[in-house]
Amino acid sequence: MSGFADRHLRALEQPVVAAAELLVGCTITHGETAGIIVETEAYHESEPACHAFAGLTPRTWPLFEAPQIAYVYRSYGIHALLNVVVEPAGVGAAVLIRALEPLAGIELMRARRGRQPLTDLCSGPGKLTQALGIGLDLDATSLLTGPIRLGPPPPERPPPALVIGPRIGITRAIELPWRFCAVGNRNVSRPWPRGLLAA
DNA sequence: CATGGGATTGACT
DNA sequence: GTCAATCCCATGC
Repeated sequence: MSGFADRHLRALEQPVVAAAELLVGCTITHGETAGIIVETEAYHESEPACHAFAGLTPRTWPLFEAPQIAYVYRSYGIHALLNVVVEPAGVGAAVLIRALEPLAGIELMRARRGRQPLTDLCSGPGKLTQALGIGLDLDATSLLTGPIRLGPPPPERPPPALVIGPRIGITRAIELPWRFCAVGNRNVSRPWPRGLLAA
């Protein structure tokens, strides 16, 4: 075993911030549809932006399970957001999957999204769950043996360089640089202005 | 039991 | 740039 073949498995064993970094480049598959993860964010029970900050509740209990399961919750009453639960059982932590590069089942994604442009199919946490057909019914299901599969990066697509920055759309703990994006990928939810990518 | 606030998106000015 | 849609649930009375 060499290279990044087991990158997705290693990610599940890491502290949440390292896991968020390692998951960029890995694949998510649901039915006929699949994509490469191009944007993630880390959430940990120790900081108030994380749902687990409130403790063990009927909504947050999957966050405290052992790694390798999904945490799917409803956002703004409308969208389903997909997270990868990590860290040992008893610790509430997860990686939010914020954007994918479409890889398979693109016509089905277009039908589900009601939009044609490739970069409008999975370029946001609510968009990608709609494109892949992931709903709240898949909350707490295994990402290794369940309907949603987390896989390694495709051999022809090694993991990309990352841009690191603050998380999006939150009001607390906004200072933490826990967002990881594939450099230059046009499927990220909020691209940077050109020039901000220097270095 | 009532209230309020989102880890968002799409439409519109 | 602004704003409504829409629902789960944490919080507080």
